Amino acid sequence: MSHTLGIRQAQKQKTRQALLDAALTLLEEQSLSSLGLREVTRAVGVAPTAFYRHFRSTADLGVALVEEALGSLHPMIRTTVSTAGDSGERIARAIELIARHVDAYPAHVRFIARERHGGVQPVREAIQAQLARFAEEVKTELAKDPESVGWNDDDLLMLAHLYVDQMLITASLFLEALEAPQEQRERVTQVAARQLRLISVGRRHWLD
Amino acid sequence: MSHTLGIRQAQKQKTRQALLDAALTLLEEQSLSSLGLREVTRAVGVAPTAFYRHFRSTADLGVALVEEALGSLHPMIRTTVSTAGDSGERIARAIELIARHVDAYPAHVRFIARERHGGVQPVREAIQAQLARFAEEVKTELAKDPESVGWNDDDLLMLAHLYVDQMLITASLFLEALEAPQEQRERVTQVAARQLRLISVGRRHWLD
DNA sequence: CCATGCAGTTAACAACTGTTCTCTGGAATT
DNA sequence: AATTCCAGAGAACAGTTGTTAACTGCATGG
Repeated sequence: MSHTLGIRQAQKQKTRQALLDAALTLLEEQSLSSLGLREVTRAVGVAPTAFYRHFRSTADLGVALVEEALGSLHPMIRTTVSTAGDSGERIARAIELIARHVDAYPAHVRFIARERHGGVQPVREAIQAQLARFAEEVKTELAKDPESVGWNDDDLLMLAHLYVDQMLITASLFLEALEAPQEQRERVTQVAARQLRLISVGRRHWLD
Repeated sequence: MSHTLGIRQAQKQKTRQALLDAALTLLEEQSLSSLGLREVTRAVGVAPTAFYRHFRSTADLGVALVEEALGSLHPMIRTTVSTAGDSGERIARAIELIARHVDAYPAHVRFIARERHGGVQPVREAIQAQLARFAEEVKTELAKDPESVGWNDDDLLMLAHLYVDQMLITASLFLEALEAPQEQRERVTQVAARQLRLISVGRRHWLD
């Protein structure tokens, strides 16, 4: 199925990925709107002008980073929401999954949290679009749940948004606790669990 | 009580405020980490070197902006949480208050949302500190509520954080809808109201 | 096998940055 | 009235930025 790329295109994608990786590293300590194209090419070890072969601007690169950071996350979210088990187990599993993801891709998570409200419009819009997709997907998974009988579409969507936002908040807290002692990480876990539990209690009694 | 400042100190504070105002305007379309000190002084019409008379760096100015944006907000929050009335009324009033605040100080709100996870550490820390204060204050107000009997401190604090985060999310949504048609603003209002309602339902049945 | 295409290079540009040092005019202090 | 103080100005610094143009070498398709 996958057509093997020629030597040429392979090299190109390799430098492109190197640019993305270098940018992501640089963005751990600054915002996209202050990221210079020369800074990125210097980190890769390539001429400044080579940048233009891959991206029109750093904003363009930012949009590509959004795709890289969130694009592959959709299946994971779907399965997380729709896993079976009682409420407590599901909450624990979801939080565990977020914690693992932050551990595995801290720079990606930081980038999304930072640029969601950041100074570069196209990137903001790309993130909003992906998060809206997440909310829609969570909503369709929630709809399948027996607890959702009697719920109208608007309420399901608002609950989905609540979950998505809560997910991001939790991820951001784990990020801050990345280099902190294990104790603080567990505090984050427990607070997040209780917040999700409160939301699920509200959900259970919504139709009273 | 208030000692009238000399001509000298008055002029100084005036330029200082002009710098803060100019910076806030410039920050509507970029992040703090890309804000140049020359950019700010140029906008005010003052020599670049004058900047150093007031701030050590743009990061320092950012911290001052956090104080300006959030420092005066504490009394407002306290009274909002502790106002009487049934749950529905209180929710409506809180959201109305957020909407008015975003209308009155959009640049401040944008700045906080943007720099909360932004690329400048001291500013991030200043914001986190203020938000932690908010959470503590909300917690003590919640504790006075008759609905909170039987709640332990940890649970009250996690609920307070939930409210504070929800407040920021709502403010950010109003911000995006600032120049949008009235219809979208009302959608934001309704979604926010339902989310707060779900949380308060969860709160009511928490001890089951 | 040869001509084309194109990723990456080199060099140069005007404009911009933060920071230093020196200076000045007028308010504040004595 | 004489002196000190200090917010802001001015000029200069080395270094940075994005963008342009013309180039080189090598993989590619005819």
